[in-house]
Amino acid sequence: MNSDIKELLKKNQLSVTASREKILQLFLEQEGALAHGDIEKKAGEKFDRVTVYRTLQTFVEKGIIHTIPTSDNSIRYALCKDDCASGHHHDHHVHFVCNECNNTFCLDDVVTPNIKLPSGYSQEHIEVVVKGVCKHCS
Amino acid sequence: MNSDIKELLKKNQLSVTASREKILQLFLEQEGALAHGDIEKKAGEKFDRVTVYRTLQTFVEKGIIHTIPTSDNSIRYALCKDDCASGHHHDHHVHFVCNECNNTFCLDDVVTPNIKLPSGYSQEHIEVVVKGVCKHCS
DNA sequence: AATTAAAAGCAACAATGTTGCAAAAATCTG
DNA sequence: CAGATTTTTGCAACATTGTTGCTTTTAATT
Repeated sequence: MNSDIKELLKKNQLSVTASREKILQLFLEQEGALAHGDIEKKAGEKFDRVTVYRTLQTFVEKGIIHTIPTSDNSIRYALCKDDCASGHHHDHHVHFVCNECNNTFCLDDVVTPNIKLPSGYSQEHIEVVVKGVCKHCS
Repeated sequence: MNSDIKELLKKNQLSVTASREKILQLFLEQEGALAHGDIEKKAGEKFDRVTVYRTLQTFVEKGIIHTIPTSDNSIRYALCKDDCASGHHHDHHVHFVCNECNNTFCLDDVVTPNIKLPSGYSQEHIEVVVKGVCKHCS
């Protein structure tokens, strides 16, 4: 499974480094999404803050992770499914934020609905975030 | 129209102060949504940063404005329609972010769709943010 | 106009995010 | 595998953003 991580990095033309392995591992062993702060904490004192910022940025660019918008100024990141090509991220699934445990989950099976926009507006991407109580907390 | 602003403040049991009037006015004369930074800039050097923070917080609590989630750590705020009671904000409309002018708009006529969640999940609130090109830029 | 209650401003601080550069590590090549 | 090259990391310094306590000022109340 450690080799899975290496493979994933190589597949994206990224050199295999300790910090990238560690951060990817955090995402893999975590069901929900992670904010930058979570990653710093979970990674312990091992990595510089700057490294975490740059690693997340790189992962987003490569389409390994994607961002989830929030209303509290703490962007969440979650693993992308394999069909995300470099630069061209397309997650058509709904995100769920639990008001109890405050975790964010990707509901991979729930597809974002079609929205009929007023004339003049063109749609390129759609984000749906549902808030409520998750299955673990209910 | 200046008295409209005063009325709105009084209706929400808020004392009428220069900063609240000014910030409310900014929202009224602006079609799109505003981030905290926008407000600081537009208000000039007139108000302390802390005052802006506290005013926005108060307005959200009173249901005068609502937040719009973003993926860039800069929450946007927009005026609520009159049916938002104190504490109980319910905007069932879709938000639109333009990739050209980078403005955020409330599409008041576009209602958020129903989402069928997996069993175990309960829905309390739903946010839909569409990205694309707005009518002014297309 | 005086009293009371609320808000603004200030200062100091904490947290978060950014940039340039030198050191270290990973990849490449013979 | 060892050396050259490229990439990434860590550090330092800084910029921006957000928070808290307290005093002064302003608005509402009587």
